[in-house]
Amino acid sequence: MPSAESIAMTRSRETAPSLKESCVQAAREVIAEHGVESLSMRDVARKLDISHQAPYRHFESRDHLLAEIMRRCFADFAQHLDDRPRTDNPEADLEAMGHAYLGYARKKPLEYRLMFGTPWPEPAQHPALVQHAVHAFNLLRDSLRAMHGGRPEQHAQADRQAMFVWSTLHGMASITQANVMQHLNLATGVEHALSADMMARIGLGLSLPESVPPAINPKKPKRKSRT
Amino acid sequence: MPSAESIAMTRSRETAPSLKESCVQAAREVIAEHGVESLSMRDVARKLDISHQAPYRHFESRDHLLAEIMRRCFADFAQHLDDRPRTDNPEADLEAMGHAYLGYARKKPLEYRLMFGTPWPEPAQHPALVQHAVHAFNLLRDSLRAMHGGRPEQHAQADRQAMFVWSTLHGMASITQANVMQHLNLATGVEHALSADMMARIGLGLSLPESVPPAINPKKPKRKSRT
DNA sequence: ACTCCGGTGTTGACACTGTCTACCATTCTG
DNA sequence: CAGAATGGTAGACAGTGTCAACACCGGAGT
Repeated sequence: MPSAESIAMTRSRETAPSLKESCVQAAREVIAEHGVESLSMRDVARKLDISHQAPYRHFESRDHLLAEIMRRCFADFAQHLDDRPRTDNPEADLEAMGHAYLGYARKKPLEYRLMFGTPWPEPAQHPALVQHAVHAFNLLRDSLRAMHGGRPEQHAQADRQAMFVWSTLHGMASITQANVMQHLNLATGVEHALSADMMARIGLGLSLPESVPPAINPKKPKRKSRT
Repeated sequence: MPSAESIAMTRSRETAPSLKESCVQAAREVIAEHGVESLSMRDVARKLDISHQAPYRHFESRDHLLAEIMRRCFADFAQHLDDRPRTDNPEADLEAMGHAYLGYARKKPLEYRLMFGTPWPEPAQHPALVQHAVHAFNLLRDSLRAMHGGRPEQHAQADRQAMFVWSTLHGMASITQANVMQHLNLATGVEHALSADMMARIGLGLSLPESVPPAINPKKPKRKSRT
């Protein structure tokens, strides 16, 4: 079948450098149309009018394709957080970060679900994905560290605060996206003002003093000398 | 009109729950061994040594089997919350509820993931599932309403608090289960004392007065306003 | 007693999926 | 120019959910 061959040749000539890119794009469209769980390699192949095996030349497996998309989502997400309106006031900055977080989850629900609602592939297999995710978290951590003037002795406190802020924001975003609130018969107005209320409560929760009294006291706090 | 009662009675009369029950049990084992996503109807059929179509006599589809398991998880979860140590002090009671929540997520991670980490099937198709989930939420709501003495004019406030508490607990549970914290290079001790720290911050966040100020810094974090 | 019938279990398809293998065409390289 | 490397193809294979047809079997109606 010479026609098929020539078609293949033409396609390979004009799209060879970007078929990997096209796969990612097609996969994102499939996800947007039918959800993550129904994404299949053969779907993206059909969408691009190529053989069902062609994507495997660029992605080791379906998980690797998914990981690449997730990685880009994290990059985009971090960019979005980084693009928040800047202030000199560290507390206002943190609030802007919170709004940016929730705004992203609201405006790009599919991406958010992909990053935070999909079971991750084996992290060891996809170090770039982990790296980008950690980078997004570090933006939050840095903002909180700035609230303490960047003093290293406060870094543990900043980490605790970061986990708290992230937990609450992520929990709220997940619950909102799960479309479950409509079944809870919440009092009128609660759902509408949820973001503002949550942000205010996060602000309250940040003001926990330094040390939480530990229930168990470790005998050896640190050993710094090594032989 | 056809009597739905008689139908239900004849159904209940037929005391042949064995295989349906066995399917649920086998499915739970498969989930426990290999995770939710790899649960297949044929797996449970093989496990019970029956034909691959037999489970379909009792469950319309894989989603319906999954929904039934999720429903039972919510019932179990609600029972677990309800079994928390009881106190007369409403604030201690809420704290016990929080510990029960996190304890369940820690001790039964698979069930927790199933309830809160798996994409839900179409809610309209599974009303019993929604009903049981809402019931679990109502336990939290009731505990918070009790903190206001059950006064109806405070129900909206209780709902806001419930959403906050749930968001933070759920967010923390999700993040903990995602095994992502080990990549964040948290300061030493943060991960270990996370639960206690989070509970303390939740306590702070509850003390938001009725109207919501946009400021992120609390002026006076007093716990008990007027009773 | 005979049939009929509905509930239950079985077998056999069908259309999917991810992924392995083998093959082919083009292009880069020694 | 030979040969490897690259990037595409088609054809399998073992899975999956689910539909359709068939088999058994106990009870209801006649």
